[in-house]
Amino acid sequence: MDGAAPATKDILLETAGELFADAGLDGVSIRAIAKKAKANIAAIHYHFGSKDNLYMEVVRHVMNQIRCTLAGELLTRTEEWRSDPMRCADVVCQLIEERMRQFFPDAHPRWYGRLFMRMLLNPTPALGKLAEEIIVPDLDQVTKVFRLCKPSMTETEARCWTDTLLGQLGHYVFSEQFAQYVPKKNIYDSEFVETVYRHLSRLLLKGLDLPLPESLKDDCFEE
Amino acid sequence: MDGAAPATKDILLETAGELFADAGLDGVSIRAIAKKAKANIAAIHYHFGSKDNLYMEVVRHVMNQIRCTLAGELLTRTEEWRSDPMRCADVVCQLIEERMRQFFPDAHPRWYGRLFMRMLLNPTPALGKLAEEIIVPDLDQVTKVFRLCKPSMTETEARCWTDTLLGQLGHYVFSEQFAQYVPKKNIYDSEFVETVYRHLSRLLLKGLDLPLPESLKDDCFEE
DNA sequence: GTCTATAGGGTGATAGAC
DNA sequence: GTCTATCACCCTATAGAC
Repeated sequence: MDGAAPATKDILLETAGELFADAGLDGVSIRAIAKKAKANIAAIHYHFGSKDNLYMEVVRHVMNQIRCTLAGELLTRTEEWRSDPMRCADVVCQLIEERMRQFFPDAHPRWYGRLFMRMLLNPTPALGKLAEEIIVPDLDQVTKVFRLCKPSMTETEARCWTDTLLGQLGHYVFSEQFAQYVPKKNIYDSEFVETVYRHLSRLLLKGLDLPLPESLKDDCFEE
Repeated sequence: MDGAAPATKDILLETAGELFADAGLDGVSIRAIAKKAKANIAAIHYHFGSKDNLYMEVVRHVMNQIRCTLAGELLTRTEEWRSDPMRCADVVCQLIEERMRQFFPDAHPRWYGRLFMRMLLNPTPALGKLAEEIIVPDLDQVTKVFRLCKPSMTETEARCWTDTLLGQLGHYVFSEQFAQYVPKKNIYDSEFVETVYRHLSRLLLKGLDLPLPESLKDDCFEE
């Protein structure tokens, strides 16, 4: 609203986000948020009006930050790739890479993905509307790209591949939260992320009958 | 504890479970549980001691109900299938079917899966220990079966396939909760469940280099 | 914009009658 | 085993001084 807003509001937004991501809307009090942000409880109401509004703003902020827009962009220039299987394969790999950045980020905090998953599990009408504007179109566009890569698929079949991609990545967001209590679980280091990328790429390229790029063939020995 | 316990305790368990599955531990008050179960607030403390204990008992109950034990059983008689690709394919399909019953159940209430996912997102040391005893071994055994089906895989690669299976099914548990606020989302009817089963079967069989059974080939036209 | 003080309501838990 | 009454606590939100 105001042009030169001080940092307090942003600090509150980030702090609240991290806490919400870990414990959910009901699991965090505005007292805890204010304490961690070294701000005052009343400041939250001053800047956001209410706890619910703060949560909504946090979710909106995170949704916009982790948004995946590549599919939409690719659909504006389909003639560049749709008829060439090698380019289709490259397009699919790019989509996987973008989606992985959403959940295994370098650029933004790790808890963004957790908050996103939590938002899915605790929907409200307002959140649903927000998601309908931001997430649903993005996913529909990914599904459309997949269908262009393999036109023989039905809409539902293509959707299954989108769900496979999203499901596996979402699964790791969960597991990471849970892993702290299960000692032997592996850590999500860069090596693991690379393994997941290769797994998803092979899986989708095979499923969409696209050729595997050389870089994915290395350790792909048939039995 | 007592031999001929009346129904009240069980009613409380089921009622609390459904409410916890929808709103989480923090999202439900014991007053709401008592009201819906037509029981008294004090009865909850009498039977379970505390709200946290009630939650633990609910989770333990659900975990035992939706437990997947087929992989463990298959591992006791590997010589019957491991050397025959067709039988390996059958084994994999059986594992998918069992796992789908866990999330798209006919036998038990739909909210079991939701509670399970919520438990993963809100871990506590006690829940972690419980999961370590029940879930982790089951999943390890599934991974072991996959490795026997395709011995050239590393442990981590095999784990990725387990995660693919679990992730996709978990993803639908989420989406179902969220779908009520996103009008155009499809309903999870039996036709959809069948589509998902075929999708996962093809995906895993292809990935594990196993033959596709006739029943999965019908609409599998190559482009 | 920031802070203190406080209102007003919901929470989990318990004591004690039946 | 079940119920009522009640306690002590924590919560969100707001009023008003600075």
